[in-house]
Amino acid sequence: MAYKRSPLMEERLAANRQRILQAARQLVAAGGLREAQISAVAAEAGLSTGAIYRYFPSKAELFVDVLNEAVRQEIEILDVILAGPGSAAEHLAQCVESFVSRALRGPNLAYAFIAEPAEPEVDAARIRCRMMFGDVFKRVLQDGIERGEFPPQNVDASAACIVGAYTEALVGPIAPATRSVRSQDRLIESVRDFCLRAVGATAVPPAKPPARPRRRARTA
Amino acid sequence: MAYKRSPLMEERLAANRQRILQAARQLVAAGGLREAQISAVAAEAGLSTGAIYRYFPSKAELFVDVLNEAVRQEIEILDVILAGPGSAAEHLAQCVESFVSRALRGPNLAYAFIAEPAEPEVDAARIRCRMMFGDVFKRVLQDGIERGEFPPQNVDASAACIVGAYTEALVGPIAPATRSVRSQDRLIESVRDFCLRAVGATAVPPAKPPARPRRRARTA
Amino acid sequence: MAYKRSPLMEERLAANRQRILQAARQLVAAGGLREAQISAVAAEAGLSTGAIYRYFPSKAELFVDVLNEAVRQEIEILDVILAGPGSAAEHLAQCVESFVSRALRGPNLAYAFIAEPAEPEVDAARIRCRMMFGDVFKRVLQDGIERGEFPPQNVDASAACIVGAYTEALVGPIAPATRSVRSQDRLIESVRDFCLRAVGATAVPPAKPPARPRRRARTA
Amino acid sequence: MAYKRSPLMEERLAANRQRILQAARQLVAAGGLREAQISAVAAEAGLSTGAIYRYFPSKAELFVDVLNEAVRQEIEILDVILAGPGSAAEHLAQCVESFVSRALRGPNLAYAFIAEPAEPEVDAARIRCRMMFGDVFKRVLQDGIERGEFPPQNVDASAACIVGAYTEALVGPIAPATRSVRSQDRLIESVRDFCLRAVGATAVPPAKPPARPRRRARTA
DNA sequence: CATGAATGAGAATTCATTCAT
DNA sequence: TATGAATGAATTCTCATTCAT
Repeated sequence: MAYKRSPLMEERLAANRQRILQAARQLVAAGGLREAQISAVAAEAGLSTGAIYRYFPSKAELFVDVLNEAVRQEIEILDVILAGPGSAAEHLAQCVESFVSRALRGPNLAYAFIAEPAEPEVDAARIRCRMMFGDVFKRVLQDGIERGEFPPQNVDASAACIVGAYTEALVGPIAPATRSVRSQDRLIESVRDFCLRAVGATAVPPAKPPARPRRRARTA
Repeated sequence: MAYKRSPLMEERLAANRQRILQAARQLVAAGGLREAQISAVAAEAGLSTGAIYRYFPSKAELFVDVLNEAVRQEIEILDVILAGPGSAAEHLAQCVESFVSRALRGPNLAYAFIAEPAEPEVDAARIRCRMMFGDVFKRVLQDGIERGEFPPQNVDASAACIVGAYTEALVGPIAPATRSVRSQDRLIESVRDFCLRAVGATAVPPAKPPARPRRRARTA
Repeated sequence: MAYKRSPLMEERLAANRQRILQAARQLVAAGGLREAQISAVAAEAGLSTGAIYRYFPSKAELFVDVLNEAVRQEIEILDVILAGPGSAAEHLAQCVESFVSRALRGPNLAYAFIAEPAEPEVDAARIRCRMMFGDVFKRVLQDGIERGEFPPQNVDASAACIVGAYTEALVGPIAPATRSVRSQDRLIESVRDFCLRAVGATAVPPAKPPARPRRRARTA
Repeated sequence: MAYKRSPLMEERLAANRQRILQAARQLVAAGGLREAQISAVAAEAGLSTGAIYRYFPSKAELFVDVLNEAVRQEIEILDVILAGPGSAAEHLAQCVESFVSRALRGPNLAYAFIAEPAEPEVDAARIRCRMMFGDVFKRVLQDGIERGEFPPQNVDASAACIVGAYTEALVGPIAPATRSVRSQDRLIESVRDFCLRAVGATAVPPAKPPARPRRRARTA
C-alpha cells in the first residue's frame, strides 16, 4: 500500500536540498544574510517558499545548515593537511594558505559566516564553527610545542589569534585591496609569515613553489 | 513664531544628542544591534522616537555616529600611547593591552561594532573604523621597522592581522572563557606576546609590574 | 521635557481601543472568528494593522478582551438582578429572560463566543466565561434551596444545564426559527419555564406583564 | 488500461474510506478540528494526502461525513431506545444517559462536533445534526404529552433545551470535573433528573437497576 | 521643538489542494 | 490507483519612519 520512495525521487529530493543550500549560500555571499530571505532563496532555488519548509524547519535552521556545511568542508581540508607529512610549522603554513586562498575565491560567504550575526540560533552555530577552526590550530600548536618547534605558549589564545588574524587580514573588511592574483599571493605569504613568527616557529618553511597553477575544477 | 536659538537651547540640544548616542551605545552593548530599535533608544534616552529624527536623519546614520564616536575615543587613546615614550614594541604592547582591557569591560559593544553587520551604511562605517585601527598599528610597525626593532614586513597585512588577532581572541565569540580578572590578565599577556612575536619584536618588554594585589585564581 | 498626555489624546486612545473592540465584535458577530483577521479588524476600525498591536499584544489577546468585555457586561446585569427583590424563582426567570433577550438582538456574537473555538488562549478565556455564567446560576440555586423554593440538587450540574439549555435553545444553531417578536417572546417564556420546572420551582412566577416596551437606549 | 473494478478492490476502497473517517474522528477527539489537518488524517489512516482527495472532494466534506457518521450512529441508538418498552420519562432518561455515557468515553469528539466551528459547510452540517438530536427528544416529548405523562409545553424549545443542557453539563467545557466513574455516574443522574423535572415528568423513574457490570474506578 | 500614535511595507510560516511519477 | 512533493495564497506580527497635535 505504501509506495517505496523511488531512487529517482530520492535523488531529486537530495538535489533540491542541495539547490536550496546552494541558493542560500549564494545569496549570503552576494548580499549577506540580510538579503537572504526565504522567498529569495526559494526563487533562486527554483522552488516555492512553501517547499523550503519541507526541507528545513525554519529559516534559522536552514542557515545553520548552510554554515555547518561550509565549515565542515573547510575543516575536512585542514584535517587532511594535518594528517599529511611535514613539520608543525609547515602544517600551520599550509592551513593558513589553504583556508585563505579558498576564502579569497568566495569572499563574502566566508566573511558573512565568520562575522555576520543573525538569529540567535545561527549565531550559536557560528560560534561553534569558529571554535572548530580554533581547535584545528590548537592541535597544530600542541604538536609543534611537543616537537620542540614552537616555544611553550597559551595554545587557546594563540589559536584564537591565528583565526582572528587571518580572517581579519584576508576576508575581513580591512583586508588590503588585492586585485591581482599576484598581490593576493603576496598577501597570503605575509599573513602566513605573520602567523609563523607569532607562534615562534624557529624556521619559516619556504613558500611551496608550485602553489598556484593547481586550481582543479570542483566537479571531477 | 521663529525662536532665536538661545545658547541655553543650543546646550540642551547638544546634551540630547549625547544622550541619544549614549543610549544607543548602551543598548548595543547590552544586546547587539538586534535589540537597539529606535523606540528602545528613545526610551533609554528619555526622549520620544520622533525626537531621534530631529538629531539623526535615519537609524543607519545614528549608528554610524555611535560607531564613529566610540572609535574616535579609542583612537585618541592609542594616539596618546604612540606619542608617549617607549620603544615600538612597548607601544605595540600598550596599545593591545589598552584596547583589550577596555573591550573586556563592555564586551558586546566592542564585538558588535567590530563584527556585527547592519545596514550597508553602518557596514561601510565599520570598515572605515577598522581601517583606522589598522592605521594606528601600521604606524607602530613602520616606526619599529625604521628603528630596527622589527624586521621588514608587509605592514598592511601585519596591522590587519594584529587587529584580527586580538579582537578574535579577546572580544570575539571564541574568546576563551575568562571569569576572573586573573585569567583575563593572563589572556591579555598571551595575546600581547603573540602579537609581539608576530611582528618579530626582538625583546619582549617585561610585563607591566604587578598592577593588581595578587588575588589567587580559584583553580590552583 | 516629557509632555503630559493630553486629555484629548487620552480620549482618542480610549476611543480607538473601543473602536477596535467594537470592530472585532462586529466581525465575529457577522462571520465568526474565522472572518475576523487582524487586517479586517483594522480596516473596520479605520486603522492600520500595525495600530492594532499598539492596543493589543496579539490577536489572541484582542479576542480574549472582546470576550471578557462582552461577558463582563452580561454578568453585571445578572448581578443587578440577583441583588434586586424577588424570590429565587423570580431571579432565575429574570436572568434567563434578560440574557436571552439580549442575545437575540445580536445572535451570532453570543453564539460565537459561547461555542466557537480559536487560539488556545481564547478557548481558555471562553471556558472561564462560561464558568462565570454557571456561577451566577449556582448562586440562584443555592439561594432557592436555602429558602426552600427549590428541592435539594446538584447545583453544579443544574447550573451548567441551565446555561446549556438556554444558549442552545436561544442562540444555538438549533434555536427554533423565530422571525417575529411575538414568537421570540413565546420562546423566551418556554425556555424560562423549562428552567424553572427543571430546578423544581414550586410556583412559576407569572410572566412580567409589561416586559416589552421597556427597551431603553444604552447610553443614558 | 481500463481496470474493471473488482469486488476485491471495491472492498479495499470501502475499507480505506472507513479508515480515513476513523482517523479523522480520532484526531478530532484527540485535539479538536484544529489538529486535524489533512496530512495528519492521511498519516493516521496510513495513506497519502493525495489519497484523501480520492475519497473526499475537500476537507470540509470529509468532516461533514465524519460528523454525519458519528451522529447517525448516535441517533440509531436513540431510536432503539424509543422503540423499546417503557414510559416517556423512562425513554427520556435512557436517551440522556446513553448519549452522555458515550460522550464521556470520547469527550473531545462529542464536544468538537457539538460546539466547534469550522468551514461554513461543516457548520451547516452541525446544525442539521443538532436538529436531528432535537427531533428525537421532540418525539419523546410529544409522546409523553399525549400519554399525559408531561404537561403541555413548547416541544421545540424543550427539546433544544434538553440537548443544550446535557451537552453543556456533560461534555461542554464547564462540565464539573469528573475523575472517577462514580462521580460521573452521579453527574449523569443529576442531569437526567434535571431534564425529567424540566419536562414535567410526574414520576421520576428509579435509577436503572445496576445496569453496568460495575467496572470499578481506577482510583479506589 | 517634542511627542508618540499611526502607518504600511515586509518577512516568516502554514496548510488545503494539485499533479507528475 | 496511490504517492507525497510542490504550490502559493493567506495570515500574523515587526519596526523604521512620518506627521498631527
